[in-house]
Amino acid sequence: METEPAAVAAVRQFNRFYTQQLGLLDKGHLETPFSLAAARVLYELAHWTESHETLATATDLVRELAIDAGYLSRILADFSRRALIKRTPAPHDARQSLLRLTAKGRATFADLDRRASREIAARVAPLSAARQRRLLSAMAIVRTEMNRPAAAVRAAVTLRAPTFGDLGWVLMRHGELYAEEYGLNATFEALVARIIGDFAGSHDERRERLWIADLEGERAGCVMLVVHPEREGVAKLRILLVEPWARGCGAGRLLVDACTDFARNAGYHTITLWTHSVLSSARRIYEAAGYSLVNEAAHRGFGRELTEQTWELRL
Amino acid sequence: METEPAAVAAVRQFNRFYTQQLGLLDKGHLETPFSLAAARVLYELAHWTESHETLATATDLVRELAIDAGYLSRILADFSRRALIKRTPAPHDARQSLLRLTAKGRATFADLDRRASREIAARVAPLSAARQRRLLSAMAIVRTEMNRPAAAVRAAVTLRAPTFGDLGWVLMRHGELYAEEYGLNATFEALVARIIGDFAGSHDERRERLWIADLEGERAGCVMLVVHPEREGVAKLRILLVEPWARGCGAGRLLVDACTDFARNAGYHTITLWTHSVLSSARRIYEAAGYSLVNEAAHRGFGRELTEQTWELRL
DNA sequence: ACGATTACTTGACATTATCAACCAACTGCT
DNA sequence: AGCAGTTGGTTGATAATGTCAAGTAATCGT
Repeated sequence: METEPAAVAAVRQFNRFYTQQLGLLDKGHLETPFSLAAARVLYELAHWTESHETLATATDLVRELAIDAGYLSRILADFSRRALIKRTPAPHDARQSLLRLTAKGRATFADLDRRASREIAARVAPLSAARQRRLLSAMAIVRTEMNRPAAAVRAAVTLRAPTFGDLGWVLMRHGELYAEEYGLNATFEALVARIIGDFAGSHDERRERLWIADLEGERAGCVMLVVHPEREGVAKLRILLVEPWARGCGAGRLLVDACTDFARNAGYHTITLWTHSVLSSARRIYEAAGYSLVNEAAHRGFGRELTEQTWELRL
Repeated sequence: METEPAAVAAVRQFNRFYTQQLGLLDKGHLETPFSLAAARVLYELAHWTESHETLATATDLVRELAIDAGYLSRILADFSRRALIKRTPAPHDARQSLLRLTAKGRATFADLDRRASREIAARVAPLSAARQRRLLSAMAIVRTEMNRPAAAVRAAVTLRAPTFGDLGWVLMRHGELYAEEYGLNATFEALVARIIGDFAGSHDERRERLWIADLEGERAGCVMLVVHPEREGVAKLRILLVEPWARGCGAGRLLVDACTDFARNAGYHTITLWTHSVLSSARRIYEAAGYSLVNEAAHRGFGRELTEQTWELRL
């Protein structure tokens, strides 16, 4: 994948910015007798059992915090001296000790935690609730994208019925994406707007549906199945879209299959769809789902020369 | 403003996450003879003239980087010894020196910079272009929201004509926002969908318009002005919306005024609008823009009991 | 049983950062 | 001009933080 130098610069700028933010916040640590490393160790100990069955050992912490073993040893010795932790010999390995916060340790952490929260709260409080939400969802995106691979995400796509805002989202992303990727003009967006408007106005839930693909709470794609206006027993698959960032997760396949299943149960004998040859990724999905190309022709519209295609699936 | 404890927790979690990210990246610094502080100083010196007319002084750097003056003094002495910077006495104040990178200093920084970029590039490269964009826009949001007050933003709202995706955005945000804030159901969204669909289908650009309010590149609100279907010379103001996070920036006022100006020039003699009493922030905008309430009645629709209102402005 | 590995500790040390004292230069005021 | 007070910068002393390598005891693998 090509990386924009501008993107790298922007990420670095963000890193500098956030370093500074964190630096300002860490002022808080200075009022406590804990170094940043010590505070992280304390945090880890306080939260260890939430995500692990066993108690933490020193090695666990070294691995988790990427901290020097010797340094950690001293930190733990200090904690021990101050009676914040208690070390009990590990049952199966006399070299290790299991680390457990004492009541005093928990209280100390709780205090530290409260200070940190107050600091953040003061920072976040001036923002309206809406801005807070905006901030949090942006942070969630940064985390998922910075967090190494997109591979683990693979299985997480689910389909759901549309809810508030989804109709608009479908229209928005069609408008943006087709302009950007294929250079289609506003007449395409207007077409989608009409489709959306018609669907919103009225549709028979037993015969017509819109699905939204959801990937970890974010809209990742959509498809609509509606009655063919002229052909009896035929359904039309329309406005299939998968977000570029969500491609390769099987969302397209899932959406098209949902249409097939639903159409079969609703008593249709055929699904037909109209598309353009430039949409090559969609083509692969249709082929994989068993559709066959029944017609192809030149089509002038949406601001450029296109080849329109009709695909059909017999159920 | 009420702060959600959950929001605080989420921000702190993000901070921990990003600390770790930055920690991993800073591994890069270990291969160079610069501490993080030294690297920041070097960066600041290399970029100083971009944003300032004069050369940097030590005090400037102390202020900018929130670093101890003594510590900085040593860092600069070290730089000087290694011939990375040259100090020239400040013309107007013999205590200060003006700091300037030497050619060697610039080369050293360029090398450091290249290393850092390579590191980030390696991190960002696995992401598709679309995911990179997603990441960058999320980072931009985090920055604007974390960056102290929203006050400086005040003047930055501008209006523009809709472009790709804007119609969908208008629909999406109406659907989401009115459900969330006022509990309106999907019939409201369907109404907006029809309005959008009609507008997209065809409209006379000389008499009908849609404006998008833009706040630093983000959609912050919208309004539409269309011909009244029954009353000659009357325009209808519709789907006025200001993002909650952008409220108080004058976007609403700007949008309504744009309608007034445009309507006047287009030869309308009256603007009318239909709204509901629950939308109290909109009410203030209409009042301020000179509209007067001409009719009020109970209205059953959108899934709850409402009081509908008609407002008019004579031009 | 025994060399290799692992878990942890310790000593020695380097680096990084902070604090306070200090000086020289400048500013504002009488 | 003279002086108090401030600013810009430096320096010494020292604390805090982090790193490296050697060392010990327990455990593992064969």
